[in-house]
Amino acid sequence: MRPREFDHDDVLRIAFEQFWRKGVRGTSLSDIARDAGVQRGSLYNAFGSKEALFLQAYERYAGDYLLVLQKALGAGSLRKRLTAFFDLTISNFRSGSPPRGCPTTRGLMELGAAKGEGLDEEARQAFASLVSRITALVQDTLSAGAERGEFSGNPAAAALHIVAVTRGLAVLERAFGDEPQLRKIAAHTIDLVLGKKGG
Amino acid sequence: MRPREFDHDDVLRIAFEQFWRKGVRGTSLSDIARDAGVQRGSLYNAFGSKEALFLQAYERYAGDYLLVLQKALGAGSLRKRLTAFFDLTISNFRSGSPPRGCPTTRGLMELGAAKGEGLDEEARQAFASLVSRITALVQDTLSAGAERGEFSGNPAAAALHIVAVTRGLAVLERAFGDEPQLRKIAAHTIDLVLGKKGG
DNA sequence: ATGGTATTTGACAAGGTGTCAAGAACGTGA
DNA sequence: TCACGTTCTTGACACCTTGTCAAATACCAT
Repeated sequence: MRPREFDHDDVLRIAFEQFWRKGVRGTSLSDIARDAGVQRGSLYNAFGSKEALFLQAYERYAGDYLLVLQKALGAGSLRKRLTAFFDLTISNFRSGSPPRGCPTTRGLMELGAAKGEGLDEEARQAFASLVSRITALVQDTLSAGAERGEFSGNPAAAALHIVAVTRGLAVLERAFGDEPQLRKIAAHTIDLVLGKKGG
Repeated sequence: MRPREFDHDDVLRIAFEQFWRKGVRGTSLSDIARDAGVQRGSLYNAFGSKEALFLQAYERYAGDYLLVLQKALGAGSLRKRLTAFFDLTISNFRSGSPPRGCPTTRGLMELGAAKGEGLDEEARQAFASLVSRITALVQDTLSAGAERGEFSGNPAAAALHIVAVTRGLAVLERAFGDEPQLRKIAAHTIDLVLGKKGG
């Protein structure tokens, strides 16, 4: 039948770039269509709705991001791993110019708007899923560290705490845009979890 | 001088209720006008723009909220004070049905949208200001606690850490809606900052 | 009472989402 | 080779949003 005139993945990348930069509600399908060189109607035909397009684009991002995190959490001492984890997290928030913030956190906060507009339950699950998987990754890292005597404490509680702090960093990034501050909080958190100096 | 047919503060309260519940972008001035029994044009005449209306409504909320926090942080042992602080914070996120989340965090994440739509620099400052004032409050509480020997550590760093965690709680609330989880993280944070059992 | 002034009201423009019918383009079967 | 059928594309439409403006209105003050 008639072939698409655009590349599915290209559109997903272009769309996510805009969603990330301007937020979901702040990005119109006209913006994306213009950037992608596609008619707006073709996007509706291919994806169904703005939210469906966002979801596909976000899943792409989430998969890529998880892989990168997994790599960062997989080498060196526990302290090094956690440091790499926070570094990556903060770099992610601060990427772009101006910095784009955390897409997951931003998306999460756009939930529950008026009917029709805004993200709904399906999007919430996608965001929650990434947060859960990151938490599991951190928890596994802590558990492994505990076995090697680098950490004593409850891995599950500590992982949740660490992930909560990263979500807080995403918020403070939007409030103050103060990257050194974010890194200080990260270092402080690692000290708190691992014990001030040892680890 | 024709007098206003509506009460300025009533509109502010009604508007903030909706902004809080549905987000700024998710709330239309038509919604507010209907709820307040006012013509949409009158709102523009009185407030200038949706964002200006939101800012006034938010400042009201911020002032009230700070007073409540101040009270909660002012009595009992340091541990009691911090517990009350987290309790209040979480209760605030979980108020309403369905829970409305944290208005500051939600607003912060709606920043930087497309031109025209969305919140801008002035709103960012309002959000940042509340976060800063809360941080100062917590820091003062920690300093006072330190003088009484209830806390040893850097009050500024610890306050920033605590506030970062509360911002993270606001995000996790949206992701999972799991209030016990939030309270666990809060308790864990207090233990971490004050030392597992003492304090 | 009457003029001046601020508020209200309704129409408008510009731009957003989503729908739909009609036109266009290609793969496939004859 | 050709025509059919299926899919994609395109443009018009309905309905929503924000924000502006002129005209009508209602009150205070003189």
